[in-house]
Amino acid sequence: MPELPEVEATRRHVAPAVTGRVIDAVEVRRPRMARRHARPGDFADRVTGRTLERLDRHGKFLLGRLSGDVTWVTHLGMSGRVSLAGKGDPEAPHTNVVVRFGGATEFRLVDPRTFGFVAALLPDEVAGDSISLLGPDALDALPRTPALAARLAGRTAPIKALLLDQRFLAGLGNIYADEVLHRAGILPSRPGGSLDGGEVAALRRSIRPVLDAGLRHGGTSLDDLAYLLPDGRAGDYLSRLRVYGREDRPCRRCGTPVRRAVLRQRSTFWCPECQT
DNA sequence: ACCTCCCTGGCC
DNA sequence: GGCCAGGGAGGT
Repeated sequence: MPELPEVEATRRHVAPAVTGRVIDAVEVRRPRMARRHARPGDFADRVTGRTLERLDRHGKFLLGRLSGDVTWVTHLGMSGRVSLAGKGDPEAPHTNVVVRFGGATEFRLVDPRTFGFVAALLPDEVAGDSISLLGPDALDALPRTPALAARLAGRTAPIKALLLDQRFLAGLGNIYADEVLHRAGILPSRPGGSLDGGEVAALRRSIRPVLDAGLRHGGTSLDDLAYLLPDGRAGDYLSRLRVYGREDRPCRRCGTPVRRAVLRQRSTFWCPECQT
């Protein structure tokens, strides 16, 4: 599913194709995809005719800076992906939003489960939006160990729940949170505040390598192929996962069968030998 | 801090 | 026919 590496891989494909170009047509075919607006038509009205000046990312949110100080927000939810195509190219099922640039290139948001969304925010709306509550980006603004330790101090929630909380740290989802904790040797259920200095350091230095590896492999396309790169290729980080989705199969580090439990309504995978 | 809901394809 | 996957929003 789309987490930070998948969104960043998407951004890197999309940005060169559309930066500096003008949005000349928008179709929102599933009104739900624009549900942050009072009227779904507001999205098209606000972005049409504007130039995409840059395409940024914060956590799992794609943030387009449009001329006239409008912020185009795209979130892929859990089944969303972007398809970059030419006008008239065959469309994938569930192409729910189409943003056309310069009469040709199309940014298509394909999302069967419609947990993703698009929005266009005016300057005075940005501060009140959830994007303003996001914590530091896990890749671009990862706090140093002392700052991370300070943020964890006194927290009783399981460390995995904190890693999934986008206000604590922005970008990790269920797959990469489990992978990071395995690399760091920390049990997902450990209260955040119970990590000692060495463990916080291990956690901190586990985040970037895991995200970088995911990004290098084009992200994690699961067997359902819901997530694909914008050119239609699958990311192959699935084959490198050490614990996620591997219940009862051997830990890739020590061979002990991987365990699974539900934590905060989410499947959680860990190695009982490597993680303490 | 925690729970429920949203949504649909795929699988049992 | 029913359950499962889960990111984020909203409620308690």
